[in-house]
Amino acid sequence: MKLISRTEELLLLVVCRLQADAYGLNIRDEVEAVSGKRFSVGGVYVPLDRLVRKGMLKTEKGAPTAERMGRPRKRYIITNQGLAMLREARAMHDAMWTGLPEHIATQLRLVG
Amino acid sequence: MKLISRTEELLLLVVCRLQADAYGLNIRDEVEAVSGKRFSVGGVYVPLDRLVRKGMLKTEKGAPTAERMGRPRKRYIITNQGLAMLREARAMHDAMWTGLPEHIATQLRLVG
DNA sequence: CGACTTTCTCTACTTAGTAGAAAAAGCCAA
DNA sequence: TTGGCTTTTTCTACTAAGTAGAGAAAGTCG
Repeated sequence: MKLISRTEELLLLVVCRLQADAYGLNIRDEVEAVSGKRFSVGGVYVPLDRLVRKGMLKTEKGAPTAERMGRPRKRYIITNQGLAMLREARAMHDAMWTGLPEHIATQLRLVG
Repeated sequence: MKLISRTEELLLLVVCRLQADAYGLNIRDEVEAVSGKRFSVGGVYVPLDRLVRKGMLKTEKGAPTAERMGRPRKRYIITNQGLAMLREARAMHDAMWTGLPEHIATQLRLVG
């Protein structure tokens, strides 16, 4: 069994979350908003493109109707394989976290 | 924000789970039982010792009373810092997975 | 002591994560 | 149409993490 990395899981979820707005720099900002994790400007594209190479994401050119300055955006879209991988990651998480000894579970309870 | 890797999270949780039996090869087997992930014989020790270096785990010599053959065991024990890191990992996971668009959430629902 | 058992250490290799500089691709003004 | 400004992506060199397997260590038992 090969597990997806946490960075990859996070990116996949953020792409889902942003839907039509899921392009590089926006993903970078949303990742930070959701998790506090920061990427450098170009830094997001490395794992993002790895996910494309692995078939978890696909890309499409940004909407041509946009009247914006600057280089056109590249939109990332999750594939069925990506969704499947997320389901698997979640199942793994659940398996890891269930059945812990009671006194440990107590200590792990989230404190407000 | 620096996120713990999934491998490290898994190992930390398995150490918790095994309590007094948390030594290398046993951890390796339990990891496989819980997650399906396989390490090579010596393979577990690399991330395990990294966790020690980072202060998330500590070790102690296996119980001296044991009447077993072979090299003595090295028991791994989670530290308070390790527990804190697990709480953080869990909080991050929850943040990542909440607030997804409804149609995505539907597709991510675990199927039996 | 020597053979056997069990567990750990070492290390070379592959893959993933990170940062920042530079290139691309568009708009707008002159 | 050229040059400058803006926005976004690409490139690449570096550090950290994951993986496999051979071999060393430290015991027991005859």
